[in-house]
Amino acid sequence: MGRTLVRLARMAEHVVIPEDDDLPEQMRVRHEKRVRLLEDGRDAYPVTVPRTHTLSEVRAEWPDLAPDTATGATVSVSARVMFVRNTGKLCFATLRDGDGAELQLMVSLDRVGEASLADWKSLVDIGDFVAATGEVIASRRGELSVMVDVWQLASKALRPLPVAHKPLSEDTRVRQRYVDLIMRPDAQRMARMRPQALAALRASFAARNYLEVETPMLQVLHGGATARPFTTHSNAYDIQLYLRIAPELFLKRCVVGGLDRVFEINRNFRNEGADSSHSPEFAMLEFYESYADYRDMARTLRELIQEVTVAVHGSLQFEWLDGTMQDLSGEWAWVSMYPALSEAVGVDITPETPIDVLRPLCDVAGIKPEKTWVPGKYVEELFEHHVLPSFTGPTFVADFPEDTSPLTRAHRTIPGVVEKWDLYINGYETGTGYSELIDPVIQRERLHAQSLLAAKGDPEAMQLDEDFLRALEYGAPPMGGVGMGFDRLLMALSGLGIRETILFPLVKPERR
RNA sequence: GCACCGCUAGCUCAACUGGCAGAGCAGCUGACUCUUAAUCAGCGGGUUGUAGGUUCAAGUCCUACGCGGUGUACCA
Repeated sequence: MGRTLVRLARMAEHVVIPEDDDLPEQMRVRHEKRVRLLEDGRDAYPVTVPRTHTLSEVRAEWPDLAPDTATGATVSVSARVMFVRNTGKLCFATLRDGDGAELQLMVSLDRVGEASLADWKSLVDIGDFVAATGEVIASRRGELSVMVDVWQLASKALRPLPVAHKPLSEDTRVRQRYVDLIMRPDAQRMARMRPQALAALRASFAARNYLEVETPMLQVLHGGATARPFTTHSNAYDIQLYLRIAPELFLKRCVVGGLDRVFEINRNFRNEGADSSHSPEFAMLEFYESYADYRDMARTLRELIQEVTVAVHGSLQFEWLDGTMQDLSGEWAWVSMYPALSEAVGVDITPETPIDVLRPLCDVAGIKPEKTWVPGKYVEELFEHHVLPSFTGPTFVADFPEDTSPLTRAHRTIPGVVEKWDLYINGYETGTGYSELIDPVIQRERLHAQSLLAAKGDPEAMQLDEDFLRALEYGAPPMGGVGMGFDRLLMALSGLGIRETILFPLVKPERR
């Protein structure tokens, strides 16, 4: 008795409708319904409700019930109300579980009585969670249903759900992903695809004796790639820190230490432009393997992606959510940059080809060269214009110009070219691989040059990482390395933009 | 960064050359014991992103700002 009084008193404090007079009508109405429940001594947000079955469990147990059949079996279910059809003395509601399973509730005057039926009609809104206990039946139209004996609210929703049959605006989908997940099954599919792909990737690495490591995301030096970093500050050490742009330098330290095959899947942060294929924070996969070269790494990446694809789609031929067919099967094309470009433009182009020859080709193609361009930059631009659009399937573009990849190892036989490839899938640069530079002297020269650029104010240039050079001086085995944007892989598997593959992409705050 | 387009009810969208701000769903009231985007009748709901300006009159024209989208530049 005493406890009940305390509980009612405590509830009374919260019966008040918020001061906000500006509440939209529909929210005000829902607040009032909540208050009415509390004033009746009922709970709008009970700690627990009876639940013997999930909706899909009910469906699984009674898959083929004939129309107008009663089972005699009583279940308790609880889920969100998605549709309501209130007729006079028999009300229908469609419940939906998180996994997308739906089940109909029937609330009839016969079973629940007049008061409970009236409450149902006046208190339950679309979006509320309700809990109901009753008999599993099939309606006359054959819809699997629970004929309710007792029901209660499991959680009162104060905000109305959006219209179920019109697509939410993209902005709302991104900003209120929780609503997107409630309303759109494809949002749920995407949310589940990511961990599925991750698990498959980890399994594939494990099968190849790769070790998963986690390296610093807060870094003392800016290094591992050329990109603008985010900066932050450590109070404890009173130093400036960088959010990492790449894990590369730490993964190579691992290989120096004898962790011969390592990978990391984690977040990178780049303080650069954001668009449909770039997010300021994105998931990066990097892996390094000793005694492998760039061709070995290309084969490994292809196999990894194919294994992930099968895990996610069941086949290497699969459909995007929009129905477009994709094919990631077989060997993938390997295109060497200079020969492919030479063939496309009908002029023999080599690393020795001077700018005087390259510039007119750019003019013809409508490419506007900039003063700072080195010859290799012309070649890359021409390649993107003439050769890239002709790709039909996943393609490795190999043997980049030396002068645009200063941190990369020279090709073993072709002068002026480096052992590097980029993997293109559907026109997106999805990954990049290298035969890694392990000569500490050359590495020092090149990082030193980078640090001079950084000192001159190039915000993308790396700082000199003495500890990394010290590690290399202890000797690193020959190795290959790969970096792949994990979100890019999900884009290839789903056909969606990067902001759909990330549950909560960075958005500017709303101001009101 | 730059250029262009958009922002109207809870949601999705209308509103011609400036002239009373509307629909569908959702909501409220009533009817209906087999509905399933239920149906029928009636009703309410708006500081048109924000702040200024032009005008007898601004959702509409002008300026600035905010947020978003598309293209473009750098990048995975």
